[in-house]
Amino acid sequence: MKIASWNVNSIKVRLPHVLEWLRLHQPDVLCLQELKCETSAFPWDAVEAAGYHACVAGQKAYNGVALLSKTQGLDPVTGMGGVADIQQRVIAATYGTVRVLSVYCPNGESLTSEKYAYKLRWFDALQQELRRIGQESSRIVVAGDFNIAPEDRDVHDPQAWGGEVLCSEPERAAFRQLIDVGFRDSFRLFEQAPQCYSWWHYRVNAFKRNMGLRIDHLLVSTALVPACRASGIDAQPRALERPSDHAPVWLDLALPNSEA
DNA sequence: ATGTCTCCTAAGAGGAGA
Repeated sequence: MKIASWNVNSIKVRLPHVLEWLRLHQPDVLCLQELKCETSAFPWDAVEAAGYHACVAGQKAYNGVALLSKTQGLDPVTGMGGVADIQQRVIAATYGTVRVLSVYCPNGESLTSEKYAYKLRWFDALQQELRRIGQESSRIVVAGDFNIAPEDRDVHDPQAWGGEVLCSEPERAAFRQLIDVGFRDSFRLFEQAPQCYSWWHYRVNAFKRNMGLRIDHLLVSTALVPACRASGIDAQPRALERPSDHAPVWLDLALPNSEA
């Protein structure tokens, strides 16, 4: 069972890239973030023609998350239980025995911004949500754009980024608190090449110079760790014309998608 | 290096967000 995650920065603009990536890699589940379109404007027909079902939580202009899948997701839920948020940042559904969440965590803007305080509060809410879901299921994948580089080795220039938003210690502590609920960063379960990143700024030729951060992650609950077979980042789509600023990240689980 | 991309409003560019 292959699960992937990709912040597409507008599904309307990136639809050709997404369809091509589905065709090439045939993931069982693809978690999308930053759709930047209303649910009604989601390209349902094109996704269906590609052989995929979709659970979508969109909104006008910003945010928006989705789950594309070969089999229909069960028990879809939007948002975090009980927490009102007009920003569409979370959608969950069940595939086989695995509960999958697609999350678009707040960016934070800068350490002095009100958006940074919102980001930290939002991660508290996510932690509570994962504890709650963990009581219902032991097999969970949380996939998405976390907007946090967990460690210095996830940053091309740790000195330049030291203490900056996406790398600050309070954000890293929030990430570790998610891990402490009972998850692992699936990327780090396996040997990885150095300087693997999932996001590169559009400016300053950042991708060509590999000036990136690893801020997109697939967290797996501890019960799923033995099933993890491989993980990685596919930087190829970042080299296309009109790319998203993020690359897809993926995880291969030794589970048939049909397993009940 | 206030650089790049995508959205919005609103009828032009400029602001928000990343």
